[in-house]
Amino acid sequence: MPLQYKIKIPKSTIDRMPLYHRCLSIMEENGITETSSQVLGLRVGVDPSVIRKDLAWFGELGKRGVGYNVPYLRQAIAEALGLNKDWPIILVGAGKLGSALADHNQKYVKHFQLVGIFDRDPAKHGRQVGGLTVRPMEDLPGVVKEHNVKMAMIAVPAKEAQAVAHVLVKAGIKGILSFAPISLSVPEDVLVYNSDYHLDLQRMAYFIDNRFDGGVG
Amino acid sequence: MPLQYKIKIPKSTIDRMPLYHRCLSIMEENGITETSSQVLGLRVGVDPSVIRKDLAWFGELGKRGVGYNVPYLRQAIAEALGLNKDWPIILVGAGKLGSALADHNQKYVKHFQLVGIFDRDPAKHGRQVGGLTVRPMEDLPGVVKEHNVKMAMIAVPAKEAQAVAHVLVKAGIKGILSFAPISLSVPEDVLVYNSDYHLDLQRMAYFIDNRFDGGVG
DNA sequence: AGTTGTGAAGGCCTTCACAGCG
DNA sequence: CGCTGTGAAGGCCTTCACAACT
Repeated sequence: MPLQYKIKIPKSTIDRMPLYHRCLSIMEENGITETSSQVLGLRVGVDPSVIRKDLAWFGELGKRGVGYNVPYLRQAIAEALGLNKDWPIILVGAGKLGSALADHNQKYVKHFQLVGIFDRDPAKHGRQVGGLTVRPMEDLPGVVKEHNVKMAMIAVPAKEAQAVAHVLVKAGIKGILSFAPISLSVPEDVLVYNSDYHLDLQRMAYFIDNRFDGGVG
Repeated sequence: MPLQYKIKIPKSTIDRMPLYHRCLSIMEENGITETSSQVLGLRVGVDPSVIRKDLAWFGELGKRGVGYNVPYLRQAIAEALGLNKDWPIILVGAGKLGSALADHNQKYVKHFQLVGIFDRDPAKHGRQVGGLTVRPMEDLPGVVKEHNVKMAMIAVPAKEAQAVAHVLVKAGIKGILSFAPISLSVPEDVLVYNSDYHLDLQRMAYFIDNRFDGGVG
């Protein structure tokens, strides 16, 4: 639909775009209307020329000699990332982490709306978590179909995660954000992102022991 | 102390090493004693030649024509990453997310031992979270000094995170794992990693809308 | 025969420098 | 004059192909 003809945008660019978007949202809330690649770069910790190259993939979004209009740029990025529609998501696992995620999601996360929470454990069924009722796994495919859900979060113990992933794939989920500390195996057309702070602790440990530089945006 | 003379190892290699370590730990628990770059690659979703190149930075850890000895390799990686010592860590923020982290950390995370939990809110002081007592922020510098803490986790609202980061830096912390959805500004010699699943949701959203390929290990 | 370790080739991304515009 | 947008240069990492070794 956009003007661009499906040119392949670098993965690293896509990795940074949400950072820009978040920063611009904050600026917008604070009433800042104009910015530059330099200011933005300082705030997100990215080199200005990288930012300009990144944004260039999506068109000429700034004005030479002037800079970028904050609301316009934020909107353009939201468009590029597909954030202007609402994404229904589901969560599997209503334990401590799952509950914290659900609560947090309801409060702070826009455009990714939880439409279902599921757990294998019958004792948890019927509980209210993050404004939703925990339901049995059997209900999952129906909810996915009904809301046309494409993304799911997994917050179950490591040993159950792969089985849950299978259920999700079978239900038609195309993106999985896993909080379980294992590598999931899924078909090629399904995306898996892992959120595992333990791995980050280990990486930090290395860089602290071997101080060159480092850090992550 | 190791043989190597502080050669700069690619950041991407270090990013993957904890993945290998985790996979090898699981294999070791399951009594698997031998493996190969191919098998390991399948399990962690990384190309075998990448794995061999990565491991080569740390010496000749395998046997040609045979493969790798699982416990030996795991141990070598642990050594390389600095995981053979215990890393005392602290946590700031005893809300829902902080509590979930503390509980999880106590149960599952080895070698990163929580030695202090802090919160600004007096109402939370004295509470038991993850086997520790929540303490006021004033106690933080003392605990850092006493245990020689180098790493900290931040699980406070976005608006408080930068202030907390300042306190941590002042106390001598060298690595911060932040769960707050902002970019922290810290001195050059302090590492910041962000764990923000919201950004991952946005990245996934893009790749689902524009399916080329993608995914993250 | 089979798998590692590694130099060379290739590709992707960042850095640089400046042309292009406001 | 200032900042963006962008081609060219450079660097880092991955991919490839194979020699080295068990």
